[in-house]
Amino acid sequence: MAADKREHILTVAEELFGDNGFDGTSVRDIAQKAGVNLAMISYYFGSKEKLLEALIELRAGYSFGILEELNKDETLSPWDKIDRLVEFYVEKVLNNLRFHSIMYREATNVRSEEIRDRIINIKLRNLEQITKIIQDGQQKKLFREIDIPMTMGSLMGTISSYTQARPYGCQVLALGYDANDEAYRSKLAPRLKAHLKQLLRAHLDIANLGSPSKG
Amino acid sequence: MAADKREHILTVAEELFGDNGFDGTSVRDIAQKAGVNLAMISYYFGSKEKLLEALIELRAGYSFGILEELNKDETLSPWDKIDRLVEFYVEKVLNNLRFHSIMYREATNVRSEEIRDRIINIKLRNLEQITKIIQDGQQKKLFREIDIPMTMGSLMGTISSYTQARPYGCQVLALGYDANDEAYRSKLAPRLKAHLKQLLRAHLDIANLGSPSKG
DNA sequence: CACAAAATTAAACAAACGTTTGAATTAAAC
DNA sequence: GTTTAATTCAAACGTTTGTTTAATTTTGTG
Repeated sequence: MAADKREHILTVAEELFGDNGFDGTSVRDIAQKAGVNLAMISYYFGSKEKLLEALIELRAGYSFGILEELNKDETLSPWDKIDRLVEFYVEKVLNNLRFHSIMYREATNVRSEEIRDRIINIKLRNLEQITKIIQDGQQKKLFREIDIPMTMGSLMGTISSYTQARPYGCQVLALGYDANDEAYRSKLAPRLKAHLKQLLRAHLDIANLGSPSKG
Repeated sequence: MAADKREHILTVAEELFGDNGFDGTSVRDIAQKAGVNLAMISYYFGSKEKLLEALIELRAGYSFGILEELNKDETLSPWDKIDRLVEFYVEKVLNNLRFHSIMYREATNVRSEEIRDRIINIKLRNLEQITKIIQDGQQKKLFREIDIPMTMGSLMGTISSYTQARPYGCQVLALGYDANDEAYRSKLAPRLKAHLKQLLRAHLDIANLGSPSKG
């Protein structure tokens, strides 16, 4: 009973924080939308700040296991792994639009140094796994030398640029301004995947050395 | 006198909005840091919301002229234009870190539909100019077929991923956690430029057709 | 200097904020 | 069935919020 309600509050908070930001959401907003008494939020979480931390704790960090698994999988070629990587991140972000917004907008500003360090460490560990995947491709003479952390930024940044600037994204995708999550997701996901695979293939392929024919 | 003080308030507001968000900044914060009386903000701008709109009005939209100029320049090859594009955007964003944060975090949530539409239109017009540059390269058989809006997302998103997640960026760049703006900028700018030029060259080059040697 | 307009101020406003209280209700344990 | 603990509630707490007021000072003009 208690666990259900606790999680329900977190789900509602995720939606509101994602849409209106942490400072743009009041505890009363959350209580009303969740249909619980105002005092229950302090009762369960202690404070608004700790509610955010509980939310991050609940949602963050599950990607590491999957990346580690992908890294260790010896049945997949490095090229296959890059494709899987793209699919994994596009799906992950697009299926957690609100939470991703929170992480992107507020996580760095979270007052708790503990949470902030946790987020940085998660990102660094993910980067580590991806570094291994790419280095494996380089050792097998498939991938060329690239700036791996910047490439990781291109992967995540491309996705984020369309999840954060949604009204613009709707225009580009020829969707109505008020397209719902599902409509946006189903139009954006294949487009992002195709682009990112093409982009990373060209970027990584060892055949693509030397500068282009200057014309 | 009045114009000076008005602009000074806007500059201070930009800094605070950029660091703490719109909802995370009070008009009293702005007044205190700007050294002006609280009532002056209503006096000059009418409201906090209109102050944000005045800030966006002041800073946004100057990039269009530069892109148009770049587009029309016939002394530069399409490849040169791509390099210029990268340099332009990296410099522009890194020299306006706070304002870029505001645009990225809050602009889509601005209550004023007018401002929101203005921002979308600016982005669409910029996209139009860049589309022309790339199509020119395609007609000259230098560039291959790509998804231009998604590529634009990769360009802007890569930069944003390192301006928005700064503590993580400091780690990647081997900077202290508390690196100041200038230190961050001077380490990040050349790294971003080099990566994005390499990335876009590989992505655009017509020589890079076909899928990589699956291994 | 005199006068009107603009700029600045301290103080106050009502509303919204996060949080706490203490009593009332429900659930669990024996 | 009684007792104890966990949960829920309306109400209130003290701050902080954005904005306005009305008086005062400064500035520009004839």
